[in-house]
Amino acid sequence: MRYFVAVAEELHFGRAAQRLGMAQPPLSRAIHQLERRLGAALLERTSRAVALTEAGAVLLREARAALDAVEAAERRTRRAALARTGQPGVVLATKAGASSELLAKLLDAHAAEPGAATVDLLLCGIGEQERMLRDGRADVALLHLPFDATAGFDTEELCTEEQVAVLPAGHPLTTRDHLRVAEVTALPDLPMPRWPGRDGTYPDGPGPQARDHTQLFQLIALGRTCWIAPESCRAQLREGLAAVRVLDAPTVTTVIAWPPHSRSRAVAGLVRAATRI
Amino acid sequence: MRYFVAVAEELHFGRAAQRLGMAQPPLSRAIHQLERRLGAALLERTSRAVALTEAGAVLLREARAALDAVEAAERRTRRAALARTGQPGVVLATKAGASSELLAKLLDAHAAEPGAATVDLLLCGIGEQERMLRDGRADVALLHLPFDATAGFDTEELCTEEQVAVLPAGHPLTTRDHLRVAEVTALPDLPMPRWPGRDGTYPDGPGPQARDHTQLFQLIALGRTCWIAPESCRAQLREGLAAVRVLDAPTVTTVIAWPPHSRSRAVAGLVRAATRI
DNA sequence: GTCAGCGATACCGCCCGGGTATCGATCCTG
DNA sequence: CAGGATCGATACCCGGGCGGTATCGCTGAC
Repeated sequence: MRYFVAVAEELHFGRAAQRLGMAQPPLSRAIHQLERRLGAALLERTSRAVALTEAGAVLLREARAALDAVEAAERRTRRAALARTGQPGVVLATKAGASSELLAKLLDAHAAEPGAATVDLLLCGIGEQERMLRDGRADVALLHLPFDATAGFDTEELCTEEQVAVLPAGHPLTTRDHLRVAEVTALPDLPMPRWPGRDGTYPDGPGPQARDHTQLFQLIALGRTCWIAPESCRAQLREGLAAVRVLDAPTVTTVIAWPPHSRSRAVAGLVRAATRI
Repeated sequence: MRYFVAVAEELHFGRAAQRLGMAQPPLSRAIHQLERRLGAALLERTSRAVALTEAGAVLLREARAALDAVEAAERRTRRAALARTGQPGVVLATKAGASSELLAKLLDAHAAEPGAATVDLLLCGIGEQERMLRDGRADVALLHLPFDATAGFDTEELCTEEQVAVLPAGHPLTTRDHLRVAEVTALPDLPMPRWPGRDGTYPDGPGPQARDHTQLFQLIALGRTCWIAPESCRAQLREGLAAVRVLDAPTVTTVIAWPPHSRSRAVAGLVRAATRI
């Protein structure tokens, strides 16, 4: 299945084999065997190109979930074994640089509980929390709706907030009481920034490249771009930045999420602390 | 992992090996290798008994989920491949003999949609729907809260109903307008029936054994037992049965549930039809 | 004290997964 | 239009790992 996912993602047997650290012929054979075992054509191959069939697309999605589940099983077991010798910590995945106030309150509330487990923080890039939770690198995560997918997790809502446009101080729009999304995204002098995708490359476009919030805020202060963010980011605004409410941007809901069959006392304690905030 | 689950369930290497269709020594070795790979003691073995360690319990839970995910991947891929040649059907898992009225309305509403996929019904025993959905034998299911677990599924609420006590016609309690759970379960002349567990054996107790709703209703009509069920079962009441509202029984909510990452058009259509009822 | 039950170990043989060499088809290029 | 480049498929070989049999060591029961 790992083989198939590699081929399906690369759509190229040679590159997939290289990524898997093996030669191309055995990979070809393995995929053929998988197709025979499933009785289904997974890939449409011509001698020049490889494409997914419908069944292949289904398997790609399901196989990713299955591989994540296997990885999670290994990781969680290892952690459970370590926990018995050391302290039973719990890994909390959260977006780096966001909602630091809420996070602080959560950790305080949890630490105040008797017998609270130690909490290890796992700071993730944009949208990485979901995968961390799925493959067992994290036990619990703070997610932000509607950006992150909570499908398949148990969740508890923590807080909801409006969004604001972060602009360079002194920009004409900062005199306004409120804005609309269309006004902010269509500014010809402040094109929206470009974020790296999962593969580390940036999409094409006019905006400047930003890798994290520090860079982003610096770029805004320099008058090169603007951004729409939850209003809790106001606490982090540095000199030279201004925030204006954006009325029609989706409200952001922060939720705490955990795998549905989690039976860990430590996770339950953290969730309980979270609901008490 | 299959090996470990077998051993963890049997707590006996010999029987587990037999169940897996292999000899005991290679099974022992495989578990040892797994323990070395994970760096964790999974089983506490004496020469007379085998017990799970804490890490072993974690792995058992996680491995079951992972194996289900793998099985689901295979099954769904096979079905996707068949669907391309035949008709793209969707498998709906539902409790045998329950909510037939709701089910009929759902199927009608779905059939009325243009381009509706064919729906294959999978009638399950008590609580089996969850597993069917998890391991890919079903694409969508009707579950009944609070009895079935919806953890890890996306759900849409369909209807909520009170519960009634099903009693033999002419029983003294049938003259009452309503009852309490304690009154129904504590009847010395009508002990609650016993249902077979997942392994097919019946728990000990005074009540008669029932395998399905037909047997149950017959036993009630014969004055041997009674039962508490959602009030929609009134439509199925045969001669000799009476139903009385039970005020403090939990209300039953029927939901339609599907795997969270399901992208199938057929499932989406069925859910859409369900929400329109 | 002896025996039965059960998991661990030792050793063996075979199959499967991975490697190299090569083919066949298709598209690009001069 | 021909030749080369690219890429997946095929043929063949090899070694490690998995499963099988035989046996040991421990422990609880009669």
